[in-house]
Amino acid sequence: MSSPVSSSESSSFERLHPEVQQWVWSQGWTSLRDAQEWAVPALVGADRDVIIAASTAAGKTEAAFLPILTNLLNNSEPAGAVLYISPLKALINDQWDRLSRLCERLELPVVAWHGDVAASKKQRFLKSPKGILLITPESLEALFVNRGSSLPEAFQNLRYIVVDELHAFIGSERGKQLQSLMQRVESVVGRALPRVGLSATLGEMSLARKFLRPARADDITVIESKSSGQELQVQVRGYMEQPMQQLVAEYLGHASADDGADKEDTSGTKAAIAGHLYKVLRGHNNLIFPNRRQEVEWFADRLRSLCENDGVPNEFWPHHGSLSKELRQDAERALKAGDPPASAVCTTTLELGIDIGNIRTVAQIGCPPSVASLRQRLGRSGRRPGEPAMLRAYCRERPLTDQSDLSDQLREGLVQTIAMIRLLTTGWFEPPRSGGLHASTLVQQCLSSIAQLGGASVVQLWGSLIASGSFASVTKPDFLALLKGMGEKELIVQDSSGLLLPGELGERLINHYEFYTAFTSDEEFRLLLDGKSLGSLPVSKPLTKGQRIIFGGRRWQVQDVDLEAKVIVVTPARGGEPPQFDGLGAQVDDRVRLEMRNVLMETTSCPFLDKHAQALLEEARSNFRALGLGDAAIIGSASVSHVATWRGDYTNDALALLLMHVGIQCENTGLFLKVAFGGEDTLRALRVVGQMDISDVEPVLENVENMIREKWDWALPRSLLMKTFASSHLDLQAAVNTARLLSLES
DNA sequence: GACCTGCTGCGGCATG
Repeated sequence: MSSPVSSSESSSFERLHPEVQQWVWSQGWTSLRDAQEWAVPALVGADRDVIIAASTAAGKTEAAFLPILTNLLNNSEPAGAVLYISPLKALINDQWDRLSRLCERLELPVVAWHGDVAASKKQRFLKSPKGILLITPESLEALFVNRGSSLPEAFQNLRYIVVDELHAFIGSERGKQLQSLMQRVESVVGRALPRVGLSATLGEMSLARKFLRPARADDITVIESKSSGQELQVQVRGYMEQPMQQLVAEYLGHASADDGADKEDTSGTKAAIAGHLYKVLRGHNNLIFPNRRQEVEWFADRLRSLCENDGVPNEFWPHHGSLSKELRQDAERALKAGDPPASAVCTTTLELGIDIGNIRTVAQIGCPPSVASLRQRLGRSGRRPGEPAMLRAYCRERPLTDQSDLSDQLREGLVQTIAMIRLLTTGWFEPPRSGGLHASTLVQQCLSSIAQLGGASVVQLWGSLIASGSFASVTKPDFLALLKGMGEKELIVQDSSGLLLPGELGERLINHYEFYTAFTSDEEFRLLLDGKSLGSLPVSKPLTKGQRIIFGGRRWQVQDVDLEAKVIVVTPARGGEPPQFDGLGAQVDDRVRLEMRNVLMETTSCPFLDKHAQALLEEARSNFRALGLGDAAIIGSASVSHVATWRGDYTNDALALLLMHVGIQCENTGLFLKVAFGGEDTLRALRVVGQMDISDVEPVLENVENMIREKWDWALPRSLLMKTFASSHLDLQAAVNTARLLSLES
């Protein structure tokens, strides 16, 4: 038999099990891809941890599973099993299809296990725990809680743990949960299991290593596929909103903030953008990202009616997290089929790995949330060889008045978009914030471990959760304070022998299915003005009394924060017009802000802008010079100053807190710190902050009212809450360094 | 005023 893949060319192919080789032949593959080639020697012996980083089209799944299945077939007594963990149910369903076809002839079962899978199918794996188990972190958590005593049997023949879309876990409380679960699986089987991470988007490999195996990150074998060097075509288009007076008039017409965003104020510009999308996108498969669900709905509706008006079949489908599964699947099916042409108007739901076919253009309306996200979105486009990835970005700006905010004067949205695209083309994207403590998830893991084992001692919990490396930065006093706090809140009780058991509240929470997720939806605060509700607001910035916030297109001052009732009492604040650009609520990285300064300082034109965008950029640059921002970091009057740090939000948020700590009223508005003092006082305060010792976060965070972010934060002792908050949301050291630099330069 | 992800066990009833 002559084979398309010959053993003389590939020693890796030769090492695959004959049945696996048969499958490769049956696919008609002429060779193994580079990642697949390298993965065989790394994985076939099941003796080390491996990260496979390769673009979506490079066959990562096969790279991992061809050698893994070879190992299972070569050593079939006792029959081995693989634990595959995925962040998405949809991805599990996709992979189940692929792996089932691969495993058909190998007589290895492939079992999908997530919330939509029937209990009877799950039983199949428990009765005969072999083959591949595809599972979510939450379902794995549920196994620990509900079947703790049967896990040693179910897991005893595990040979590998595979984590798909590794990047999606790094830096979040869900990622912490996953790390802890992997550790607990190994603890159940009594030995380390090879961990295999798969991803397309891993920037700094050291972070991915540290995530996959915190205690032995340096021993991990990394397989990085050569990038395709794909061509990128970009156009940024600028659009001008209607004059400001109309907005003000309309605002006064209806003061309630939560009914407003889609009135006539911006729809003229939006209609122009929709018209352009319709013209250039129809006839192909595309993805359109307007950043917000509400906007997704608006554009999907507008594009559909444009089709109807022209008497042509609709090609535009909405897709976001609030839509039913059925509606989302309609959009996914239309994209996958690709004929007739179909485009999705979507949120981040279509960023991750599920297979949606070949995409021609990615349209970004408004600023992308991050370079990493933009990169992920573009990874969906131009995936056929020789086809470029195409990005069309649409930026809206407002006419300037003498009341305009600095953000508008500097065309923040446009400039940030340009900066992000430039960084993207250099290959840079934001590293995940992997240093978060996520003490919230430690509370969950304590309760889960207690449920799994039917009670656990303090020493046991310390060993399996903290000494094991999952929550390595938690100190002994912190851990004891955490357990004490959990006792006070009736989450746990201690019996006479010292064993920790679920308390009354703990029992109730553990036995509800909500327990299995480590994350929760954003806490929303209601804004009250004179006892009347202005609407509700998910609060992502640290909040102190007296601080100013923007809501519903107006400025407010915080008078009181009630954490229990989730209410913020406000009064109107004076000041100019609030800016157009709201930064999406995403945290901007230091590097992006520095690049924004570069964009503003340069004088050469930018090749990928249309003429309107180019004119807006020229305007921003001339305002930048007129404001003196080329030379000075602090501008303003005797009573108000603006500090341009050109740093990201983790740094700026921290610097704002430090300035307030030394008595300077201050807020982080994104591009600037707005300070309620003149330049001289501000400079003096920066000098003080530049000399601060921030090794103890407690004094600095003393007055922050809203540090509760993650699911179990409410159960933490205040000192640990401060540490966990600072670790995930602030860059205090960078703030001190920035203050020192600014005070030296000025 | 970003966005997204995920979820058990068991009783009761109908059906083959």
